[in-house]
Order: sequence, then structure tokens, then C-alpha cells
Amino acid sequence: MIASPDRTPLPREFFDRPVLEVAPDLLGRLLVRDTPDGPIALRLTEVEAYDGQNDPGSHAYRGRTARNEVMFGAPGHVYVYFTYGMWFCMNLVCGPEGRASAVLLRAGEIVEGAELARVRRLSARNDKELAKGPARLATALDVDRSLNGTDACATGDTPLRILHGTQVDPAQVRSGPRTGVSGDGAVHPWRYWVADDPTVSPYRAHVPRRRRS
DNA sequence: CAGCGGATATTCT
DNA sequence: GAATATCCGCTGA
Repeated sequence: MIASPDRTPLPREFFDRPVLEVAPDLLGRLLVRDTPDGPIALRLTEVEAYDGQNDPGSHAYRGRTARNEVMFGAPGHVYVYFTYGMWFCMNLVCGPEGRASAVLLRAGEIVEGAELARVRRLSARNDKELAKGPARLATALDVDRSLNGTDACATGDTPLRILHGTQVDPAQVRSGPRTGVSGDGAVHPWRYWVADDPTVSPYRAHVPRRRRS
């Protein structure tokens, strides 16, 4: 028989570990977003690790700025950034504090509140596409800059929580190079996903944009 | 599915 | 001024 997902929150200690341990361990966990119309729950199927130390792909690589401030704070908090002029992406900060590591949440399966997610993701052709990609995931869950710095481990009234869910069998975890990361940051296989899961986003190598004429 | 161009604003140099 | 942890709509296979 299949155990039902554990709805208790992940403790902060879960995130107070090296990011390369936390990232694969997040697969299968449950992210719950409380909206005015009801909860949307997502089972994580794809993540990427970013280390604040010696990782040119990380927003924290060149030190502390106004944007990446949250990455330098306590583990278990949400780091939201705005990119390409249109999109938000969300991360969970990992420890130890001051190291500025985080896990980018890249894709997942909506397991509750799909009718609420569909309204925000009108271009999705089916439910597997609702959160297939980091900006799609943030859009589906109604995540924007206003949630930057939110504590995902807090108990009680929070707009966003991370729960135990059902841990993915380590034998089912795959890894490979990170998507859209350029140069030396692309060498590490720090993208993790659930094998054969239809909600995982397709891999795209980094392509520098051509200049506009 | 792959490959492309375009849209868009913030961030850092 | 240039780059960007992206997505969408289109074409073609």
C-alpha cells in the first residue's frame, strides 16, 4: 500500500545543511500556498542547487546586494527574484547562515487546487504544464516579490509552507547540468529531478541572447 | 520534439 | 550598456 503524504512541516534543521544534501532531498516534498480562494499544493519534481561559495552561477557569487540579501539570511526562507523583465522564480535558502546557498524550485505536480492554478496559467495546454519550469511554478502558485523573505518553516499563519510530503526513493533521483547557466557554472550536475516524471521541464542549455539591432 | 525570435525590467558593470 | 537561474508562439520535422 502507498503511504499518504505527511502533512507536517519540514523543520528548519532540514534546510540547515549543505545545499547539495538538501536539494535532492526536497524532491517529493509538498509546497502549500494559501491563496484567498483556497490552498494550492505542489509536489516537487525538479530542483537546482546554487552555492554562495565558488559558484559563478549563483546570484550570491559576487557578494551581498539588495536583491540577494535573503540568501544570506536564515535557512528555510523564500528567496524570490524577478527575471527577463517578466517572471518570478522562487528558491528556498539553505544553511549554514551566511553561506548564501539556495535551491531553485524548477517544477512540480499540482496535487491540490489545480482549478486555481489553471486560472493563472491560461497558456498551459494540460495540467502537467501548470508548473513545468521555474517561472511557471511561481506563476501557478501566485508567488511574486511580495513573498520574498517569507519563512516557509513557520508554523501558523503563513502564505507559504513546505511539508514533509513523501520523500522520493533516492534510486529514482536523477541529476545533470543546471538549465540556463553559463560558463563555469554549467559544469556541475546540480540539477535534480524525479526519473520519468512528466512534470519535469525539458533541459535547455544556456544561449546568450543576440543583440537587438 | 527542436530551433528560432520577440517580449520585457531589473541588476550589475 | 549588456546580460539575464524564462516563456510563448511559431515553423518544421
